Amino acid sequence: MKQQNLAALPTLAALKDKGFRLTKIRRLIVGAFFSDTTVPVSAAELQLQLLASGTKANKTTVYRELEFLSAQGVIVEINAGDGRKRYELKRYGHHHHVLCLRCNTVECVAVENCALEEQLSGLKDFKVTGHTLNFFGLCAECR
Amino acid sequence: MKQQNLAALPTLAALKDKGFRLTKIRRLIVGAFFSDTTVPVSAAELQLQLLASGTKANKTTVYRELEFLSAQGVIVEINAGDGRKRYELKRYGHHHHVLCLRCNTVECVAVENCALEEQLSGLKDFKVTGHTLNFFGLCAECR
DNA sequence: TTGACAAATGCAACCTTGTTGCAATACAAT
DNA sequence: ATTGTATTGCAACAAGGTTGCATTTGTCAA
Repeated sequence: MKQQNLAALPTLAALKDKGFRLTKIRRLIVGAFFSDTTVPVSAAELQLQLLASGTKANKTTVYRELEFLSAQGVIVEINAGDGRKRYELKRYGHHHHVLCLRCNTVECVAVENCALEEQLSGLKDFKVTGHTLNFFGLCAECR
Repeated sequence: MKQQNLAALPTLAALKDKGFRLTKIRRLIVGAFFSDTTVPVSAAELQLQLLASGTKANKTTVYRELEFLSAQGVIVEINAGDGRKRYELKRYGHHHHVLCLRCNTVECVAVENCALEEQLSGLKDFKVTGHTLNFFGLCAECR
């Protein structure tokens, strides 16, 4: 999150075209998601990243900005199974997550031939619209 | 949770053998898990069930009992993706869960040929020890 | 039966994650 | 530079869960 990542600019321009403002915090947050696209981040972590880069942001603002960017389809909310929401840049490839039980970091993983919703059985009249698949274990540092 | 379910007795006897006490609340909670083995239950729901059957239990007690029964391997904690923990009787068949996005009820489902952990890719040095797979959508009443 | 010890309980206070109302601030179009 | 409104900060709140500590209650042994 050092400097403005160029890849974030089209996204920012699109937001501006829709009539939203490009505030310092919004630029930094969008930039953060673009500069590290591989690790889902929580609200608290994001707030700390902002602070580390010299910008103080109220937690309410961070929560609202994450909600806003989700609503705009820039990021998506994921739930890794510990009790806190995380967000990552929205992208097209279907993937899942691994949570380290010791340090609580989250990584993205792919599952070959993932066609889970077609393989359900025992469901009476439940209309399934999506799924989350979380693996857990120990990361390289913690194992 | 009407009356003491006989199927719960071996479990209770085993706990007693290990030196734990068979208190009223413990009997009722174990009995509740045995009398409805199909729906994962949250701490608050369990507390309400106890109240409905005439026993007031402090929420701390309920939380501690759930923790205790988990540690003893009687029940397992599941995380259906809404922000609250649920518990169900530990059993051997591998299965997963479906969460209704409107009423937040949870059901159990089976997935045919579930061999997810063998199909992971993109993981560098992560030791995977388990997974949770949650489907979400709308239940029969809410759809 | 009765003591006595430790397990279990209740209470109040606290923690974390996240949300809401409202007044103050700051983009950006003019 | 002015102005309208999107955005922000603050304080207070809310749900789910945890902790310390004093009290109660199973259980076992005398």
